[in-house]
Amino acid sequence: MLDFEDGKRVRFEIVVENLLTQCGGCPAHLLAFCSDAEAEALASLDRAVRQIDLRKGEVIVEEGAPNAALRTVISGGLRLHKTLRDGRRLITAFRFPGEAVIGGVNGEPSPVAVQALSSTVLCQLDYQDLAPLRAEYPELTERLEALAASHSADDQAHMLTLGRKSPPEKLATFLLEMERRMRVPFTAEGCTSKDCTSDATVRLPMTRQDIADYLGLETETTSRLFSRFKDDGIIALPRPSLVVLCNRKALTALAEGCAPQAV
Amino acid sequence: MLDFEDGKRVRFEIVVENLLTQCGGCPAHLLAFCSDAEAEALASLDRAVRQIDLRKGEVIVEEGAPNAALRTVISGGLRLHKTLRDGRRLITAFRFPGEAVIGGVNGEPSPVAVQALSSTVLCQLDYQDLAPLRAEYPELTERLEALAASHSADDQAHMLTLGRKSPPEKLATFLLEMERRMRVPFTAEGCTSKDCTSDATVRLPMTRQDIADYLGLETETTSRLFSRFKDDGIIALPRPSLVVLCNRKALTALAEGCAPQAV
DNA sequence: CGTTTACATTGACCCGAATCAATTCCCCAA
DNA sequence: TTGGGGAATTGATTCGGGTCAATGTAAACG
Repeated sequence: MLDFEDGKRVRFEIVVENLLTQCGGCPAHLLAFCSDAEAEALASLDRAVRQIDLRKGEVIVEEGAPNAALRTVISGGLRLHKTLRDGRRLITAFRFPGEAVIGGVNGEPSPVAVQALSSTVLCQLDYQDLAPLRAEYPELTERLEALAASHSADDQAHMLTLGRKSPPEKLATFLLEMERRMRVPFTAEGCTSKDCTSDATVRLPMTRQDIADYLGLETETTSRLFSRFKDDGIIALPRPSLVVLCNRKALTALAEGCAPQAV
Repeated sequence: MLDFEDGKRVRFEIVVENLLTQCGGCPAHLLAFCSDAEAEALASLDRAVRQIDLRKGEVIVEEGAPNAALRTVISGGLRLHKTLRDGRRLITAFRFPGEAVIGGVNGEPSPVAVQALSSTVLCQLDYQDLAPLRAEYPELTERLEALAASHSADDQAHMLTLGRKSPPEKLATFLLEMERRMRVPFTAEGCTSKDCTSDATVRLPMTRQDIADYLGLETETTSRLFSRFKDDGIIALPRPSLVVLCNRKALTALAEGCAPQAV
């Protein structure tokens, strides 16, 4: 078993050889929707699936548009967002490699737009093609339900962040969340060991504006908070898109809302 | 077909007579999870279901506790909420008669606590008992997925409200949402026709504190906004728990975020 | 190699919501 | 009908984040 996201465990098991053209060689294979599928089911999935390449900023689903496919990020990243009439935007979620976007099983309009953060590769599976497989392999339905439940829990946690946490608490929550999902496996340059002990370097593949739109803040506030955390020694910033978490205890205390207003 | 919530339509059709002890006589029957079920499926549901009575303030599911049942509100109301270490609370959703709380299909911990707003009657169905029915009646799975998708869309809309709307816009959004879900079928006393034309009276079965915790505001702010809306003639307040929407156009403009900062 | 452009950071100022505090209003029960 | 107590409202004050503005930085392009 391989630890992945908090509370999730991914079966680390080679169920098929690389005979499969797509799924077997998929870099997100061990994390994705299909990772627990049996060899036979996987072979069927392999035939139904198709790969999609997105350029940076490209929109694959518009807000309110029908959206009858299940998509998995293979590389790159996605933002899911809603927009108000006057242009104000809220990013409801990000999706990184191995994570899925559950489209409407029927042709229901998508409540969010789905857009590429950077050059992104997706694995797309139309529900139309998935339906017969689900009849044959009930574990696919279980898998879908587990995904939906996981996303629902994430959404509710994010509501708590948006509605009841102070801006510093929001940023701390975000950084810890990104650490879980985007840990960089190498030690970043620009971060000497004296700067940070037992540190983790996190890559942020989105802009400060994206982070602000995710946390319900303004860009300037977000930037100021990064600076403040850096001054306080809680993080290091070798580059704007690279964060080293130097004081995880302080971040966790902030994120959990321990101190009544520990700004 | 009977219009219910925005975008939802409920089949208005008598599929079974009142032979059924529970479901057939259920006051929420035409709106609830089981409303579209065939007679045969409904009879099976009827045997699996059990009724739960809650006192005001009673907690049926704790935050983080296992929660392997599907519940439907028959009468009364529920709040779903999360709490921070220091006691700050966010209500992620309310549930009113006919609406469901989808528990974890497996024994996953519930991301939210579920609590009765007032004396409340629930219809409870353990997933353990639902599973064999789902194998026999695939439409139950479709129904569950539609419910999950609907809740997901609601949650994402609420994230937009929490993260990007001003306090007056939040309250306007809330009032219109309550109008859709809690319309009172009679004209309330204390509201003469000259006060409000083409009006709708909405009952608010929760406190100002609940509304504040739902919208990410403080009680005092919420109360001030009610007063301001009343002064502006947008609403009437015969009683604190009874709101008359006098100017739906103004409320809608606020809720949709048309004016850049139309406070 | 230099120019362009988008992104990030920092500063100054102001407004509105949080906070603290005091009544007032309902609703319920005796 | 009449208290009693929780809920709601209103007031005064403070301060943090939004807003407007300017500057700095770095990736992208010809």
